[in-house]
Amino acid sequence: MTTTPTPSTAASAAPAADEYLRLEHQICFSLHAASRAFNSVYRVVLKELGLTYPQYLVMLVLWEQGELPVKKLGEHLRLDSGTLSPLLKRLEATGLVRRERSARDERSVHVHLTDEGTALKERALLVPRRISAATGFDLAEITDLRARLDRLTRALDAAALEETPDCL
Amino acid sequence: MTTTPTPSTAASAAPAADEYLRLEHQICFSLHAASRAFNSVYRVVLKELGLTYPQYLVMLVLWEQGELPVKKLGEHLRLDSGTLSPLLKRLEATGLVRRERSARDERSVHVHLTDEGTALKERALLVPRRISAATGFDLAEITDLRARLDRLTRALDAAALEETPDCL
DNA sequence: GCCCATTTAGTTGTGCGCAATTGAATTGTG
DNA sequence: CACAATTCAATTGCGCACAACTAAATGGGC
Repeated sequence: MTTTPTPSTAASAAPAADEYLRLEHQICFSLHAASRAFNSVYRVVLKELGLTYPQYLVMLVLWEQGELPVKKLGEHLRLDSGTLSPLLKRLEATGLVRRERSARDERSVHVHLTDEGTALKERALLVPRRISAATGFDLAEITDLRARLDRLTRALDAAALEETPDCL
Repeated sequence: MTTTPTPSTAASAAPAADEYLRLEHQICFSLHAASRAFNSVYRVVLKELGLTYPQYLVMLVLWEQGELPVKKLGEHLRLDSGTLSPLLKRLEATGLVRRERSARDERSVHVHLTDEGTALKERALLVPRRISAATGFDLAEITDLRARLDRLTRALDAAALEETPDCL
């Protein structure tokens, strides 16, 4: 499979290539679909909290870590300021967080929870079981799936760094 | 679980709940991150073809199925006209597809490949191995992961239908 | 034949996600 | 101290995802 040099040439008799495209469709699409399905369930559940899914992720980090600068927040979530700035502005508008320029380093903006944001955690504590129930997966399956996805993410990230040059 | 009426009260001694929130963070975030990492690699690879990732998915369906109406396309990809209409308009602008109102039923619009769109398949045949290589997963692992994700998607879809009412 | 519910695309508005750019603050170096 | 490189947040622009809505065409019941 990895050693076949020229599967090209014959456009009339190359079922293997089409098969790859089909398989390809399956894997990339499966992940894409699962992500959106997850998102969809979260949307319903989080609506009661007045949060979108990415906003919920930000709140999770803040509940766990307390106050922290936008930069650190972005590292936790793998998001840049282009995504976080408007998102945080919306969270601030709803009164859940406050942003303040650091006095020590005026480049950085520290994000911290308001009383209202802290209080929201109590209601959020019920979210995990509802999501967990919706998946129909038990703890072991979730843990296993998570490990695979994390490994996949690491591999893809590593590949992305070397992918840019030539090939194809 | 469903019968515990008041888990509230003690905010001082509830480590289990925080643990759930932490676990929660892990699973939802893992999927989210994996999806974006995948997307990121596809973006690099597909750039040479002049396609975005969702546009690539549309082309995959067209290469496999041939001409079909927007509605059917949406069923294959689980996308609605709100997403597909502008996307198809862009694909048409780049000359890869053409949209034509059906004569039989003027409500529906049939999407079919141009010669250029058909020709692009040849170049796309190399995409799967590059992606596959980037994952570092072998065929068995990918197949297994895909099966789990599909099962997860089905469960989440089913849950979404019954989720709306009360709970919490 | 006529009305009404349904089907089908398209449009609008909101919110990510990310590349590219801007601008201010800081740090390092001479 | 001065100047260049770096860091950090914000902004702009584009495309996707989805809810809500509009508008046109179809088909069934009467």
